[in-house]
Amino acid sequence: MSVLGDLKRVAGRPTARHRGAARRRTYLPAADRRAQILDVARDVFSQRGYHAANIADICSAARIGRGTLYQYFDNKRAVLLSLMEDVKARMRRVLDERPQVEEIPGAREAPPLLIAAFCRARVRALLDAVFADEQTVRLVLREARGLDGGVDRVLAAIDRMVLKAMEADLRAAQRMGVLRPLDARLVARFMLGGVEKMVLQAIADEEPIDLDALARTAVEVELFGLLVDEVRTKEARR
Amino acid sequence: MSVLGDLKRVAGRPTARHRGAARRRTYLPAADRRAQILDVARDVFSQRGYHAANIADICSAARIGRGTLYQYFDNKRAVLLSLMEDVKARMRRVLDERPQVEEIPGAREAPPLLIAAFCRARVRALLDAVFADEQTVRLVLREARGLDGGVDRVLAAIDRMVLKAMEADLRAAQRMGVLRPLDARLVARFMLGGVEKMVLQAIADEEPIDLDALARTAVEVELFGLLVDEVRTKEARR
DNA sequence: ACAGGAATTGACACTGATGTCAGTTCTGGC
DNA sequence: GCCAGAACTGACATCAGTGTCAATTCCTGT
Repeated sequence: MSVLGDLKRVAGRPTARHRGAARRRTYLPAADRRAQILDVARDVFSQRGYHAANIADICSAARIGRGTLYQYFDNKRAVLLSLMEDVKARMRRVLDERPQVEEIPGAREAPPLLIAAFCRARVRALLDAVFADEQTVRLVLREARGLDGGVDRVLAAIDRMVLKAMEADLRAAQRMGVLRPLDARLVARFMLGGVEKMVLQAIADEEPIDLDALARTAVEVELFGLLVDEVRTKEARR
Repeated sequence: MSVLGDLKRVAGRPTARHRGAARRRTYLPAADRRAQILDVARDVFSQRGYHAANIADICSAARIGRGTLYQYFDNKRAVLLSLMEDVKARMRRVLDERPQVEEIPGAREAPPLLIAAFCRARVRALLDAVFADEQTVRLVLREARGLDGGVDRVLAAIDRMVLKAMEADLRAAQRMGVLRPLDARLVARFMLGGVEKMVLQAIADEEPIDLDALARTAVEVELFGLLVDEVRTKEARR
């Protein structure tokens, strides 16, 4: 059996030397090929979904043999992981570059509308960073949960990173007496989850995504709440 | 080949008639067996995760042969689907039984604190319904996204069901002049996503879940916003 | 006690995807 | 023009999980 197998193997390998009309090979420097594969994989994943897509899909879309992909990535997970690391890096950059809460122009004398504008801008910055690569976002938000190995962990790391930043901002604003002293950790989660769901549901319902309306509504609720002013002041609060 | 296969098949089937110490069969009426399988599957899924768990895992945990499971379910997806349909039914019941917004005692003369209490109760009711079967919740929230076939659709259906109810409530309250006329659809998504994330992150970080604190914080933000009152009234809004 | 039906089983065949690798083709430097 | 090595390839072996089914065991009614 093994002998037979070996014989067939040695004999039969590259028989199809001069096949008619087979695709011609193309050669790329390693770095370029790697980048190309990532590009294509992004498309394939976001179209068919990570689970449904397999290595062969990516390779045929990239017009390369399956063996080629394995030269650059260990397996499908590694490809996804690489995509997600990019997202993470982009998020980190946005978070690192964000203006500190303490530097808000009028500090604690600022009128509410100015504060709202500041918050809107911040939410927009994050959303823009995320949507710079919309396909990966869809992927990440929709189905990259509950996967084996590192994928889950990178996802969780991104979440924690963003939450930590939001929490810090909230606490800073609380110290400045601008925001009420609610549990910053819970509130951060609430806010992030809210925005996430707005995006997600729009994607699910295949609506166009109006990032502006989204940021506006979120900030409006977060800062001012839903109650109309008359009802709100009907009786002393706190 | 096929002849040989058939021979081996006929000859070799139930050879191990009297094996030593093999597990004894147990017999159950169909309905009971089905229920038992669902019970066990719930555990297995929520422990190993849906992706990682396979049919064999469920069967060995249920102490039945793999063939048995196939008498009751077509495949792994069908098992999960059945679990999720249960969740959906439970959610529907809670939503259908919820008191209408119009019936809130003092109607639009109610003071804000009463309204807040009403909202908290509503959020708690939903959360309680969900957490009546915590294991499935974890499963659903964590990784049942982006699966093939009907799973995705049931998930989406649950989401849409809850969102629709929340949206209706919001609009009713807006008509009564209690809540500000923000985009009800967006706000509903924001609120649901916020609560979802609070739960999810707590699960991810393996914190104990304080449903009360969670509902309280969420409602506080939703209704009254984060701004402290002095800042809020610093300059006329709208 | 026996027949017939219900419940259970695990060996088998199958499938689809995976990762490997010997061999082929190109490219760039000399 | 030629060589070294980089890039590419697809046939192969393998594997894990799936679904099937003939055979077995139990249960129930007569």
